[in-house]
Amino acid sequence: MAPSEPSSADDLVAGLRRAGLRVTAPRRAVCAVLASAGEEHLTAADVAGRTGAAVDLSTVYRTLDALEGLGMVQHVHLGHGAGAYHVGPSEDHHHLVCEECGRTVDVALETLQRAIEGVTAPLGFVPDAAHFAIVGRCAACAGG
Amino acid sequence: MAPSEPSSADDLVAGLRRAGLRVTAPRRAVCAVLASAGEEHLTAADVAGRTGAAVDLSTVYRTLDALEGLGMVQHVHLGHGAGAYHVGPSEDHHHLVCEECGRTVDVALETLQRAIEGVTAPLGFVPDAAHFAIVGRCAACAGG
DNA sequence: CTCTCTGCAAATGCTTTGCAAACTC
DNA sequence: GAGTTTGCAAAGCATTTGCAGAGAG
Repeated sequence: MAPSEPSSADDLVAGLRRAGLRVTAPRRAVCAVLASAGEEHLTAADVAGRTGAAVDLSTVYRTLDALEGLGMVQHVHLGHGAGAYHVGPSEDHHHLVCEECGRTVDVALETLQRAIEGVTAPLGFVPDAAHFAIVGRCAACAGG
Repeated sequence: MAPSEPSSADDLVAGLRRAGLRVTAPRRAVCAVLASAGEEHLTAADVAGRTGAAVDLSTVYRTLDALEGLGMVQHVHLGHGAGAYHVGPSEDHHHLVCEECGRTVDVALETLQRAIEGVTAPLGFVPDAAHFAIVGRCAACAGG
């Protein structure tokens, strides 16, 4: 399946507008940064930085929060550092986070999803795929 | 299935001693709390609280860190809140953490393990089972 | 007695919040 | 013009660290 294209800046902006939220310069900037980052994981500070420091960090958090509420952005907490945000609808892809280099790889996978549900369903547990990360060591750090 | 018994307070203390670390009253207290919590996930503050506030938070962190270094305690970061610590060696069981009530259920599962490896192996990624948690909503919170 | 550990307090890093001014619709 | 947003600054958590005194071996 062709993974649905990550939302473009315009899509994000349109989403804000559709939700009745106002489209302001700072929000446009944040949307542009997110869209250009693709699937890359950015911290709030990264986003703020890429807007050319034109947007206050608190505003970035508020905007990210709004977008997340619309389901157009996801955020995860990996290890100790700051939370990571990235565009994308609630797709079925999971994050593999390297404990050593901190790099993140994501995999779109049904098998895993099905296996997880096979475990959680009997327990009545509803897994949140978006918030799901597998920690370990990536090829580079593990292999040597 | 009888999951291998979590370490007892004595085991933890013995571990410290074996590592050449000193066995002090605060450390004993932390070990006792961890042992009595079983597989429950505790934040550093929880641990401090259960010692009867007899142990300073910074000391709790230092002790937890020491025990983690010995591989007798694991810690994970779930969602936004504080990190969660719990006793236990690197077993092959995973944690289902409820975002709403914070309760944790653990499942010892091969299917899941195999599915995960099926995904990560091709990428050369080495998953760390102990650090692995599935976030979602438990039956009580999801079902209503 | 020597060296580690503890408690206190201050510092740090990430995120949130109060509020008046700026801006969107 | 009405009501949402912004930026600034300060507050709020979780966690770490410096240091002198207390305690373990």
